[in-house]
Amino acid sequence: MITRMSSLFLRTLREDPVDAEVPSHRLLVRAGYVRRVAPGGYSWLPLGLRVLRNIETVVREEMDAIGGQEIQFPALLPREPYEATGRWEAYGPNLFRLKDRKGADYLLGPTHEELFALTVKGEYSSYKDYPVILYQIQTKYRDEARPRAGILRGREFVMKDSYSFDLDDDGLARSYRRHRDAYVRIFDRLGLDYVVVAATSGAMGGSASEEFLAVAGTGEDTYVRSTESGFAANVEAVVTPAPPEQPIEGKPEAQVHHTPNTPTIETLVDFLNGAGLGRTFTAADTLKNVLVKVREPDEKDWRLLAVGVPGDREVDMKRLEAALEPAEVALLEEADFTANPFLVKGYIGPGALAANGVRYLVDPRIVRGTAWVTGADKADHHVVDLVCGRDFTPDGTIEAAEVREGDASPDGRGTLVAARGIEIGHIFQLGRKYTDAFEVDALGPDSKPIRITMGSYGIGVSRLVAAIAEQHHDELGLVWPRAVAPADVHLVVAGKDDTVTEGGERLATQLSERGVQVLLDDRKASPGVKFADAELVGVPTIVVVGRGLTKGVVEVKDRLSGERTEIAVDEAVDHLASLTGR
RNA sequence: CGGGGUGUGGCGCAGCUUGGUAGCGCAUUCGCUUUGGGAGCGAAGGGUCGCAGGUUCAAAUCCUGUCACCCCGACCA
Repeated sequence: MITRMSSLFLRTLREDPVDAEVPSHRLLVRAGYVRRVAPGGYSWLPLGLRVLRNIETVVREEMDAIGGQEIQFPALLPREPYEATGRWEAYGPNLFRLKDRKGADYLLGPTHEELFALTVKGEYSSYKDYPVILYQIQTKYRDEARPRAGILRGREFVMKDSYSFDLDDDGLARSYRRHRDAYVRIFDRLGLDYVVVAATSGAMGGSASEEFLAVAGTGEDTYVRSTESGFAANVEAVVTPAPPEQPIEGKPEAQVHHTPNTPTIETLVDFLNGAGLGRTFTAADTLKNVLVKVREPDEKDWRLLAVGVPGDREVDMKRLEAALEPAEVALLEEADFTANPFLVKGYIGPGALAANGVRYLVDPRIVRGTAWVTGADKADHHVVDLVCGRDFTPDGTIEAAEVREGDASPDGRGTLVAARGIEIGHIFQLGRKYTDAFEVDALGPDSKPIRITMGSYGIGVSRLVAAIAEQHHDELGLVWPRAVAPADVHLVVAGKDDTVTEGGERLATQLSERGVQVLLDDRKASPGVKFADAELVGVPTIVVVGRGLTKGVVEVKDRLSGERTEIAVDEAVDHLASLTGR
């Protein structure tokens, strides 16, 4: 196929769009792949749509290869199924809700677990029908609080979501494994540099879950990996290794000290070290108690929760929220302190919490037998040597403390380093949350019903266009991997005389006949403009037909390396066909 | 929702402090020249200055209100 730039619906921009920050956004707009039409909403112009379709093709091929069957649901969905699973409420303001003319509630699908579960229930009823994998490539809608970075995070996006239905946990594990393997093949074929990390399951519910993150400094997700082992996890999913418990016998008595003007950990540590207690304290010896309020999805009232972390660490709100999911979490306001006078700001200790029935969860490092400096529940007083298991007993542990580079890896091998990534895929072993809601059963060989277990697996297809662009570009423009490029070769006709234009046309035709997709720059523009556009557009192979033609050669330039080679015109077709794998 | 910023031809911006003819670059159209790195000369078209109200002889400019968008943080493919 030949695409002529003289008639292609494409306009490149010489300057960067002012509102684009990240490279993918800047270049996709500049190179004429996408245009913004609304906050978080982009139209796909011809070149962009080709890249999107190429990615879809890779995804389809690999999904079909694991036995997935493609179907498609509407994006416009009725309320009832989501009401049944509680997600009409649980999804919160991120759900696009609308009413039809009769006032009936609808939503624009953010993800389709309910519909898949209902559809399988409607069609299948015997154990002989299972397992089954269904998927769709569909436009999804989420009313993001703040769309950003172009198509990296929109309110409308294309997602591949697939769902596995199995009779038992082993089957689910197999389906999960097949998806995981398929995802590895997909992202490898797309030329991505990515990591697979342990993840939390978030709003979907369910247990085992891993995320695929494209490595990119502009990514929104922070993950850590071990310097020694293969361990990698989203910070939200890092499990803190607990130190061994210590004997309580022989620990000094807890003592309350008057500690004036010590509202912060830093001032407290300084004071203690100047108080002549015969030892030195660090922030890690203190126990910081942070108060938050928590509201369960189907409750109206907020409940207090105290979180205890070592004083040298901040509470990471993202980790805290992930740990309490699906409940909402908020910091206390002044009014909350007024309503609960036993909370002495800056001096909150386990004593008052226990006395007033406040749920108290602590970092896993706070184990039985460890001694802490913490608030004594009255202003300007702290207690030293408060021993866990003797002087206070938390209600449990929670992963809320920040994860830092240099922390020990949870698997005991090496320390953690942090990096950023773009979430491009997420796989879950959902279990029976949705099949329970809809009573999706198969009749077993003993005529008894078997509750089906589900897996859910997503790929951000449109986001992949941006993720690939983030990893494959340079200062001149985009540099697409061959599997997704909008054409196989970009043929620049550099010159206006008839031999050159005819030579370009002839080569384009011959290439096209060999199945090579050609983007032919047959415009009347000057060579400089054409070269610059070719580099911006990012087709991996650029062919220049120009002055060399009188010597019987054309120039073949590799977009990635910049390397140029002269090829005899007669051999150009064979050379390019093999180069592009056609 | 909190913080910061911007609304002026298709795109990028100046003009606003100190009210008085709406301007520049790119793009577009026509003519001539030019053709291996975003060409030159000449000519031309195109803007309710986000919206509403107010002040004034006169408002892009001053005042009030309002809307929208972008960027940074809290949410997620």
